Amino acid sequence: MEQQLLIYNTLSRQKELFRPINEGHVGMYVCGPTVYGDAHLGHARPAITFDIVFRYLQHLGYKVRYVRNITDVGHLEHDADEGEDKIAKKARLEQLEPMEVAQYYTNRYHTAMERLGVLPPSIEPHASGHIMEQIALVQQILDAGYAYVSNGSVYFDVRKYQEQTHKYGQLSGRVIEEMLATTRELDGQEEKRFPGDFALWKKASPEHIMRWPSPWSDGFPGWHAECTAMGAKYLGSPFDIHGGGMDLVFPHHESEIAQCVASTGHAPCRYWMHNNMITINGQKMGKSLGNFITLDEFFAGSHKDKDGKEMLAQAYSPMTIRFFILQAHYRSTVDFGNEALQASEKGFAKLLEAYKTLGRVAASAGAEANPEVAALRQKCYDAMNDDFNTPIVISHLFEAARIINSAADGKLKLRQADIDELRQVFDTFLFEVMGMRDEASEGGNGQLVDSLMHIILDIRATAKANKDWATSDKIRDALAAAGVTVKDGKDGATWQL
RNA sequence: GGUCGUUUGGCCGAGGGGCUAGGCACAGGUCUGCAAAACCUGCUACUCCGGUUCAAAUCCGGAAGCGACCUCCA
Repeated sequence: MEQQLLIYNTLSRQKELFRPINEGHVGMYVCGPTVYGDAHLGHARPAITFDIVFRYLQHLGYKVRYVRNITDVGHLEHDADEGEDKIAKKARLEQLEPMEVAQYYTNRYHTAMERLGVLPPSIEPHASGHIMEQIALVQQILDAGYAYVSNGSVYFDVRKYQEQTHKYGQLSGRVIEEMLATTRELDGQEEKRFPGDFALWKKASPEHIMRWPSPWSDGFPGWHAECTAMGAKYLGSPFDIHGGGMDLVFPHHESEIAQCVASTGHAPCRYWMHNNMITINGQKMGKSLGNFITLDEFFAGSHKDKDGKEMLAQAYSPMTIRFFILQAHYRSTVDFGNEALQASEKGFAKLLEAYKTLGRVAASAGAEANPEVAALRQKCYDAMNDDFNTPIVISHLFEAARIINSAADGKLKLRQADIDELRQVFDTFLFEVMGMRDEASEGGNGQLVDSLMHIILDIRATAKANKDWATSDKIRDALAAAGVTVKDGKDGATWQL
């Protein structure tokens, strides 16, 4: 079935029909993490957002090459006077090799992403491994006349680019003149011809550990260069989709466009996608606000705010966080609060239970085709096709859960074909496309637990049959204390962790 | 300060000119030895002030709150 996928393109500020450059293939580049600290909630959002895009495009039958970089060079500490490389600074503090730090946090990032159900990208290039490509890019821009060398550093000539292409600001909607009116005084500005110019190559100061030789100086690439160079290397130019957080629109992505246009004459990609940001209890997340929560802290359920007060009421599993993020559309902000997270935890458990219940629903001979079931699959596709509207997909799955539970209660009759269809819709949308998984049933002892529970519930059923309420309640209470909920139904008891 | 975006019921969130998602919470009911679960029912909202329209949460203008970005921070 051919699906008409609409994607909101930041460039045009509207939804556009998705058409790949090469039929059947999609190239997607997403800005990945800077590996100088533990992954936090801000990393989970884009990773999950574009994991959905990756999964859904594959589901539609596209062969997708998904490139997500690891930034391990060249980014300067925000509040550092000397413009010291972030990773180098951290390394000095911890007495480690810079690459050791990068590797350590890269590993931890991978672990956190795996737990969140984020598929690994097709290629995960490191900026440090592509210095040559970045130097070549800088040279191309110099050759094209859109850059100049100043004191060993190379800067992009924004004014000239603007005069010749009138494209600077096309993505972010910014007007150069306006920007400059509000420009602040910053270090290093005197090397530039124009305050709006940005670095393509930066000469390293003596204390700067991470440095590479180049035709202009020992230094490191400018902060927009890696994405332009690696995107073109692995996806060609132009490619289909470029993604990242909304905070990257300017200057990062704007500058990527400029670098690409200056060096090749055309834009880097066709569709720009940006996920919105995350807030915590209505506040933006920031170190200074003391609400900078790492993913591991979420998983463990422990985070003290700046007053030493515990902010998390409980631990939240990776799947709870994933489901919560998917319950909001990726272009909206999403607010993390205990009440909201608990709602997601329960909601997701309800869907999983309904899916399991489906296995116990018996087909009714002679039942009519259920019109709601018949419409379900396409409604889910329609929601996904409308710019990946996962909250709507989830709302349809809740409707499906209601149908399943009604059937299990005997209040609704389903024919076998509808039961099969319900199972397939859950398999497709909840598990395959949205990447949710049943954490409780993982861990390897599932079979054993199943049989043990079967034995226990069998004993309890016998007790109940004998009206031995003391024994049956003792079993139920003891199981509850161990974290297992017993649920009595018409056809015997079931259990849930 | 500038540019852009956003503001939905107790909480989270879709939608986006008339038909008013979904989840959680809460209340009542059915079922059950009791409880839980499940099902049924109720709670029906769109920041404020103007305007356009037969009709506005939805469009336009203004105000306020919140957020992102504003040059070396992905």
